[in-house]
Amino acid sequence: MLGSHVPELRALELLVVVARTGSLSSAAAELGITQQAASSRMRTMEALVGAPLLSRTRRGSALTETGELLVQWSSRVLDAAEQLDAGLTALRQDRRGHLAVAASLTIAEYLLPGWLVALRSQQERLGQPVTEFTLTATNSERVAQMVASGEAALGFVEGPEAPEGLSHRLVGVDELVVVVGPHHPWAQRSSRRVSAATLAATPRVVREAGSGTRTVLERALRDHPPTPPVLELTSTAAVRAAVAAGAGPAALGAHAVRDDVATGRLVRISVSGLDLSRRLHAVWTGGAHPPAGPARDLVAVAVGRGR
Amino acid sequence: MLGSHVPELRALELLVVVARTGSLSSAAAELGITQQAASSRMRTMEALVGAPLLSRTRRGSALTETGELLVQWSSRVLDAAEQLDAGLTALRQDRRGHLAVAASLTIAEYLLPGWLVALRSQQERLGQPVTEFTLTATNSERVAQMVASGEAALGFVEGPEAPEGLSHRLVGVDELVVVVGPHHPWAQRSSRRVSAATLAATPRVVREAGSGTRTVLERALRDHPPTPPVLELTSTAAVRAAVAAGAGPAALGAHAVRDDVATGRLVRISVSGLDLSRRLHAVWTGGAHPPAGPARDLVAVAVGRGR
DNA sequence: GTGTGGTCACAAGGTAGCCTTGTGCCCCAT
DNA sequence: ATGGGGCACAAGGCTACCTTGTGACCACAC
Repeated sequence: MLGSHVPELRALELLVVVARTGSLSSAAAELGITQQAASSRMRTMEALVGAPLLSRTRRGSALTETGELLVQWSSRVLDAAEQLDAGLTALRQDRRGHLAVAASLTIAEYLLPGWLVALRSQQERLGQPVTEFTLTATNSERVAQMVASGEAALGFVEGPEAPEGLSHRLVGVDELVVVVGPHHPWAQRSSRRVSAATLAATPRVVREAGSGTRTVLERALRDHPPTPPVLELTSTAAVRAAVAAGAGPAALGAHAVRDDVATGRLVRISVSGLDLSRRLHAVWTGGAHPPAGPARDLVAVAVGRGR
Repeated sequence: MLGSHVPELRALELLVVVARTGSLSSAAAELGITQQAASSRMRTMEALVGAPLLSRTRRGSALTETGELLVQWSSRVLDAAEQLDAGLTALRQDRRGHLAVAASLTIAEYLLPGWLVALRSQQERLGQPVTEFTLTATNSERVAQMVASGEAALGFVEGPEAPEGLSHRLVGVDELVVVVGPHHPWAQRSSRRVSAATLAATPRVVREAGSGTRTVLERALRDHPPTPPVLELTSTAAVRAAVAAGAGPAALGAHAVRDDVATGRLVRISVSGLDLSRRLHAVWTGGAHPPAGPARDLVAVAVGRGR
């Protein structure tokens, strides 16, 4: 939970823009507010933080050391916010006149926003018009349908193989990892390792039948007798919460649990002799290469950042 | 720059808490506001986003598909905000009764907040009291002084070697990378590679003399005749901005430019035959191991995440 | 059937924060 | 000397948010 001393996004953004432009006035102009509003907002933030962030001179404002640190930390927050913005914009677009992209949930949640931001930044850099996207997030099977039927011009799917009947290109690999809550017995082992047989015999927290995540694990464990799940949930977030609370082990995408593992909310367990990697493919119809233009550019961005 | 449809941090936090608790009421209680305020804040956010985020039932609220996506994107924003919070809290602490940590700028900006969050999360998990920190961010030389004089109980420094006279432990490696703006001629080469001699002969954007970043590069290029810098700036942020604007190449910490490289604001250039890695060390006085308690725990966290 | 607890929505009222307009001052460059 | 850029202070208005109070609905227990 967030403390009460954290400024809101707009305040952080103001600070970063001031750092870039060198003055409150120009930052205010860039953000479309008056200089006085910017000045006031900045003073509010300084009171919140409890330290001066700018050293104001007659010819602009420079950052203090504290301001310098806060700018760096803010940049990371704002980068994430920019990805959120890109994703949201793609969700919201009117369906006409835009590139329609369909993506599996994992890709839409963890990778696509970054690709959209990178592509936009690249288009701006090269002076190209910025593409607007329509995003549909659904399961891999439905993504393939949408691309085949023309509902989407480009799709991103996950799974052991690319779907048949569509052109495709490998854009990355998402490894599935097994996680447990920090209090789980497996997390107390120094090795943090179990055998595939042990995992297969343990009731797990799983996504609903048909989800790509679940399919990959069941296929990898197909030589072992199946065990009924302890809990079946319809969203990745719910699975993460249940596992963190100690419900049992689960297999989730490495991207999906990266932050939780880093902060200790989840603990990663190695499983001996189990291949849980799944491939991420871009798919489209019509030719060996994606249609020229934004679709091809987006695939190129994804390939460049997928590794 | 952020669009006008991005909710503020408090609204994103509400959504994530609702996703975890399953109801608006309990989320409101956890955040210390009334149920009505939470309901209203949520409706405001739904209007902003332009789509329903919750499906409200008589026994709680579940996420819609859009809500599910937004929760994932928000989590990343909030994780970054939590690191900002941890860093800010460490900066703000009263100087008595807390663990005093001094860190070089690079470490304080890019790594330490994550360590603080991880340590706090670990302490909460194990039921230990949560340590409060005092953070001083300065250059490596001064960090070593502070630890030697007892001003700080623990320090983190960067440089080719650990300072003499202090106990130390390697906690990670930060590679220095050479970057140019996206329009720079080097960025147009398909190889994106130059020789060390070319780099040495090119006027660069540099930090002020004495900074760890500058020292590492000059030492690596010591066999080549020195070239006066095109621009000398006192902060990493200023160097990044100058390089992005096309002022010339610069060498910066890989952590510092990771986001910029990912979004295309900066382009990374390989330099043949140049070792630009620098080691990150924890330093303390008194014994072979850091003093037991939070200092030792923090070093352990840093070692665990440094690789 | 009825009470109880839990959920969410609607309405009214107050407060506080934020933004704009207007103004003054200072310094530097021309 | 003068204009322009930059920041702060003050006043006023509006908006957004939060709280209190209320109602409706549903599940479950008795």
